[in-house]
Amino acid sequence: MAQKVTIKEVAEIAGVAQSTVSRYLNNGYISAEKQARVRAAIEKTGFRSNFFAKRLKTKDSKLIGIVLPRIDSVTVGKLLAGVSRILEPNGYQGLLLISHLDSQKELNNIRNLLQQGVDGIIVDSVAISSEHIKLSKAANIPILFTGQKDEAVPCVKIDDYKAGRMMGAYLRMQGHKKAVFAGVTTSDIAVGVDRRQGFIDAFTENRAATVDFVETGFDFFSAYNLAPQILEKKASVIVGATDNISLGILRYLHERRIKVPDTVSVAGFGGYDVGSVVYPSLTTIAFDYELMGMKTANYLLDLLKGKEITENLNMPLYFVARESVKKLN
Amino acid sequence: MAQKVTIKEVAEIAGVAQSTVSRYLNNGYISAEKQARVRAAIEKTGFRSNFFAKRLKTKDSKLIGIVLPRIDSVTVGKLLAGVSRILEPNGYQGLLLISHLDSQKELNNIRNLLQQGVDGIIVDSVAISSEHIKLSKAANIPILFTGQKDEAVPCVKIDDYKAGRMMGAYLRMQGHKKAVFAGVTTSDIAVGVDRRQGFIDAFTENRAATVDFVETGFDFFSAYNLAPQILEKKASVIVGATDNISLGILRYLHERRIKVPDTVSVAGFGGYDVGSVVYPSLTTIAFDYELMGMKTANYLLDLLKGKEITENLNMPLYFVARESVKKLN
DNA sequence: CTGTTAGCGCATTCAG
DNA sequence: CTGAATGCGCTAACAG
Repeated sequence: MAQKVTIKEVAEIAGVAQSTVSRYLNNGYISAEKQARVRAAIEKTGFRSNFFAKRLKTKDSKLIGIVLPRIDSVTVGKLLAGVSRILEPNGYQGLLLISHLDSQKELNNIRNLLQQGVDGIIVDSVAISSEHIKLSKAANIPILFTGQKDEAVPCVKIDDYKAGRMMGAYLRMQGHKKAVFAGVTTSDIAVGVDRRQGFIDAFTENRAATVDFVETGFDFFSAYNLAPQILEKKASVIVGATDNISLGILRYLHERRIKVPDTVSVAGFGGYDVGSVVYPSLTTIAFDYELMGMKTANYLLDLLKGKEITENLNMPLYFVARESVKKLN
Repeated sequence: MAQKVTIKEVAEIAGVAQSTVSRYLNNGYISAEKQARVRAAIEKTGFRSNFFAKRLKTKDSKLIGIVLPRIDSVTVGKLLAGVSRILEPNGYQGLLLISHLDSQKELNNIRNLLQQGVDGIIVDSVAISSEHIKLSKAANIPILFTGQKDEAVPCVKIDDYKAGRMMGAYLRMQGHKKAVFAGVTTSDIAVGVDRRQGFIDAFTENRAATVDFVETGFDFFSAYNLAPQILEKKASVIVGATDNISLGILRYLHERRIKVPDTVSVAGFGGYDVGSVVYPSLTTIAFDYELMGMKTANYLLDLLKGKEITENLNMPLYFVARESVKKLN
């Protein structure tokens, strides 16, 4: 019972037909006189048009579905901030669904959104499966993916392989020859495969150098708990697949009084603000997630308008050298 | 054009009436035989009921409006995670609106949500004004506030005054007599007034002790930039109104090689994960924002059901003693 | 148990 | 420029 006054009552009070009120609401032609009467009636009653009735007619909902793997994460927060910064001034609202890093849930969330008649969907995906592609093809609204990439569907993503390479090349230049990559599941192609492979390729290219691997989760504590295993590898530098991972490791090292970067170097990916506060501050590859959110939203708007894609989908990468990596000779 | 097949077509294919299909969808009585025919027809057509048409009839939208001051913040993320953890299994979805720390926008967001026929609203408010209260009273759906408190409307909030007292009492016990509170605008009653006053009261009660005040923003850099002014006060301990503020100060001190806690102690409020990673690790009062989100959502569900409020609205406070505070004698 | 009949509140023909 | 009429897709009486 969210509504009380309808267009009908407004029409009665104003002494006009319903359709006239409707025209008033939708920029149709009305004489100045009736316009005034309708306006008065609307103000008097506090009328607000019924969202659902309106959408039942007009077909477009002005709603964008947003599917997120998790919500309590800095990166997702920034992404969302960027998306909403674009969506909002364009009159769209975001309908939020969380997949809890579960691909099946992600699929279900997309299906739900489809059913609800949203105008478009943004999926910060954990993995683009054939099922995802099928859904995307079958849908009659645009579905945009981010976080992962697949040629078969529209995507906005940072170049993880390149980011990995940047870090690999830097650590190599700093004289490191033995690294351990603390990363995530390979089912995450972007972070678990591409980013890591980029690192390995640049770090080992044409020389004797090794990269060990320890699989961690995405969160701080998972990395913290696996720190002993990571240390066992006795590398000169530990590379976390995300800053969170590196932070967890840093904490462990700090507690054990293991000096960073004197005893071991640490680096990460992401460029989280906190990386600058920790001691030592964290060397990392920074991504602009908010920009990515904005690009994603703009891309979707273009798709919605059936417009030529004007958005430049290139995502910048920033190398941030700080204190946590030592130069070896 | 998100929908194609309607209940009508399904009915035709199954050879039954529309209402029978509707009943099938809504747990009405149907003979096993027709049930099978309808099911077959639905599968064949890939029918999904039209969200808007359904809501136009049934009045409840299964949508909860969520108004947030900002989205790219750890605390808000955790809050949201808690909310969605409760809402989701109960079949509700979250419609997200961001106020950008602007009270007017917050009000507008609430009005929008009201118009859209959401079933309830959660507002993580920056300030509860008389306008907020008016809206809440006038609305025919529950509007729940969090972050701030006002007797006139339902709220879920941590006890900021008590949190302030906890910190005040602790620092007093540690022998500190001169503190500076680096806080936020007093228009934020919860953080800018209550939390601070609690601290002052407990810290100065029945003894000669002083608390200076420097107003900062909420973010890391604002505090960092104001650090010189804060240091001028020459207190033995600096208390940031939030961990973010304390972190900014810590960063400044670290850069100037000012030893914490030997030269000056630092403490904060919030219990952000990163507080444990910084060096020295930050003494703080931790709040469980995710729990708060869950309690808020549960409370709202109770309200929605017209049920007796079963939710215990008491929010726990955890004192976390770490390395950044020195014991004076 | 099932089909028929009314609307929900609005936008949109179609005549005037 | 404006009113009357129609139906979006669905649920909920209402009779049977």
